This record gives sequence, structure tokens and C-alpha cells, in this order.
Amino acid sequence: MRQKAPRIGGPSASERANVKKKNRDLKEECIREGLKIIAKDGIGKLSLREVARRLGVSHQAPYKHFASRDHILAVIVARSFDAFARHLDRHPKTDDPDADMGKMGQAYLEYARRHALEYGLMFNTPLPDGRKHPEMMANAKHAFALLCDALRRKALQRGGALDDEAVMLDALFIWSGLHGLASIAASSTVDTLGIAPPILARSPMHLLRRFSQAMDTPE
Amino acid sequence: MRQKAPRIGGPSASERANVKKKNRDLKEECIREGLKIIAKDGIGKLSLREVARRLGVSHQAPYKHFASRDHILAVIVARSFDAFARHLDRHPKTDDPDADMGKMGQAYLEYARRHALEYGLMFNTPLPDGRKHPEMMANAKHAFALLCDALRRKALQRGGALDDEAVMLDALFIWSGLHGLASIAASSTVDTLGIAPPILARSPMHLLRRFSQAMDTPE
DNA sequence: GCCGAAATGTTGACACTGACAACCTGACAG
DNA sequence: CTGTCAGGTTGTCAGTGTCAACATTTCGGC
Repeated sequence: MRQKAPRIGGPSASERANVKKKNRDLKEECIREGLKIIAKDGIGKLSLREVARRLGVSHQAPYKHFASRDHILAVIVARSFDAFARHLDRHPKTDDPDADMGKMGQAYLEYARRHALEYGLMFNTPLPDGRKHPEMMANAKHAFALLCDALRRKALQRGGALDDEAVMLDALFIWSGLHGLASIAASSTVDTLGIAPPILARSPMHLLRRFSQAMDTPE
Repeated sequence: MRQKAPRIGGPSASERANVKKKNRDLKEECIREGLKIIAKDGIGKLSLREVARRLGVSHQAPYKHFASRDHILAVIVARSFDAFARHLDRHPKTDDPDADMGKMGQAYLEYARRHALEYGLMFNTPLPDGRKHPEMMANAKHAFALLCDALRRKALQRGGALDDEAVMLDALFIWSGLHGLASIAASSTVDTLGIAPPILARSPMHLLRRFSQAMDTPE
């Protein structure tokens, strides 16, 4: 076909042809580039055409790996939930459910602080429909499930009947606090609320201490 | 100019001309219609062209009232923050800071439950740049400020020095829990976590009780 | 009452997007 | 060697946001 002159913007067709099919994983490159776009300009700027341009392929090439824009977004979010779940699972269960929850709480807030973008994507973003993308939500419940498990183990250690409703209510209480503080750390809410960095730095330990105080009060 | 035949879709130019300029507030109509679109199809589907079609005006008419799509979104979010602030201000301050915080907590969670869409817009949505739209964030801090105020009054009643850092840390603790639970109520997270409606219904009182327990433990 | 300015509509145009269709090329299995 | 498949390509269409220029209505000053 006619050799096109290189255009302003992305590489020309001839330049793209020089990128070998072999030795490349375009699907993974699209995911990485997509996350870069989101990180820099926000989710609204995620565009498969822009991803294609940056990777030196045609505008349709990403659509051979992702059915739609929502599909690549679902993969990015699923990867975030998976990484989050693995991060929380680093601490093995011990015989001390309180210590387990303390460690899990720290891990939760640490993940949100270190991976603010991914945390924001999981929880503070309108996501593609979970029913159309069930794999995206496969690990979404993991943190909450770990909390429920630890609270059950704690209740059983205390003896008495296992009150599942009480477990759920306390899991909600703890998860809400963790999620609320994590959301602050993962977004510009910290600036909105005018919280000084030393305060934010101390808030995880303060939150966990208040959790202990609340949970140690008999009902 | 030539009379156009009515087109499939929105009203034709001739039909639109029949809508008098008098007796209409197109700006407010755009805001209401925009919120309807967001409520039904999500923020990604907010489109000024669609707003214009539904209101029977040309695609450019909304742009005479809003500089851009982000500007109408900023107004919608600002209105939500304002309404939220007014809702929280309904309860007057008393001599009992604990009771004040309890009432405010209930009002907070009630707003999120009754106005899930607006709550989600304020906190779980990528917003236009707050620096470009400072009026959007004018009331964003109100809830947190009320908490700080009540905690200061409580500390002063107890006597002793006013530790502003302790006040901020506890305000963060309480706000995080309120925001976390409100976010659950205002989004599909409740389905994600698999929380039964009776549990969710009881969770506000449970959260507030746990707050009291945590706060009544001397440090 | 007239006139100019402002407000707020209109039509038209452009660059960009998402996604569909059809075609092309290289790899691979039989 | 041939057919199929994977994964590229070019082209197209419908829609969007936003800019420009023009038109109409309203309003204030004289």
C-alpha cells in the first residue's frame, strides 16, 4: 500500500510495521498503558485510541484483546482487587484474632496509602456493571471476609453462642472505619478536609487503637 | 429560514421555537435533567447534547449557561454538598457534645441512605478539578468541621488542655466510620459485601454505639 | 420610541471517541 | 499446500464536546 508520511502524533503505518508481532504481549501493554493514562489524567481520559497510539498500533488493535473500553477497565480493577487480596493475605492467621485484625488493619491502610490509584479505582470510581463483569468483583469481598472470619474466631474463643449478626455488625463497623480512612488517604479528600500530614500519618494507629477500645467494651 | 420537517429523536427547530424564552429557566432545567441522566445511567452518560435534546433546545444552548460539561457537573456536586451541610445543620448545638455528635451521626447516615445518588456523587466519583471549581468544594468540609467542633467542646467540658491533634485524630476516626458506612449504603458495595438488609438497617445504631464505647475509654 | 448592548438562543463545523465491518498477514495444523 | 485462526490493518459511522458566527429577544439609557 502507499507509504504514508509520518503524521504528527502517533507513529506512521510504516513505523508501526517495524514493531514485530513476535516478542510482544499487546494485551498486557494495553493494560499497563491504560493504567498510566488513568494515573496521570483520571479515568475519564482512558481511551483505547490513545492506548493504541502510545503503543504504536492501529486504533483497532486493542479491540482484538478487549471487547470494549469497559472490558479493559474491568481487567484493571480486577487486578487491583487481586493485588489487594494478596497484600492482606501476607499475614498468616494466628491464635490471636485481635492481633490478626490489628495486622490486617495496618495492611489495609498501608495498601491504600501505597496504591492510592488502585484503591481509588476499586472503591471511589463508577465501575463497569459488576453483573456484566463478575470476574472484576471476584476478590472484592476479600477484606470484609477476613474481618468476619477473625471476628468469628474471636467470638468462639470467648465461648458462648456464635451470633452471626453481631459478627456482621462489627465487621461493618471495622470495615467502614478502614475504608473511610483509606478513602481519605487515596483521594484528595485529605486536602479537602485540611488534614496535616503528621495527623494523617498517625491516624492509622489511632484508628486501630479506637477499634480495640470499642471492641473490648462488653455488650 | 426553511421550515424543517420534525426529525426522529428530539423536537425539530420549529417545535423548539414554540417554547417561549419567557417563563423558563433553562439553566435550572439543565441541572435537573442532568441529574436525571446521572441517576438513571451513571455519570459517564451525562451529556449536554442529550440534556439539550430532552429540553427541546439546540445542542449549544446549555453552553450559554455552563462553560463546559465539567461546569454543570461542578454545580450539581456543589448543590449536593450544600444540601448535605443544611441537613447536618438541622440539629442545633446543645450543652451535650456527645448527644450532638450522636444526632449528627444519625443525620449523616440518614442523608446517605435517602440521597444515595448525591452522596455517591460527592464522594465516590471522580470530580472535576477542585482547584478549577472551588465553589464546588465550598461546603465539602462541613461535616468534618462539625465533628471537630463537637469534639473540641467535649474536651473543653472535661477541662484540661485543648489538644488539637487529639481532636483531629478522633474527628478522623469518627468521620472515617461514618463515611465508610455511608459509602456502603450509597453504592452497590452492600451487594458486593453480601450484607442482608436487616443488618444494614441496624448498622447505623451499632456504629454510633461503638463510637461511644471507643470515645468513653480514657486515653 | 429608538438604539445599542447583553443575554441567550440558533446553525454549522471540527476533532475526537467507541465500536463495527471487512480485509490482510503470519503462524500453525493437517 | 491449504485452510483456519489470531491478531493486526484501514475504513466508516454515530455520537460527543466545544468553538465560531449569526439571529432573536430582552433590557437599559437617552
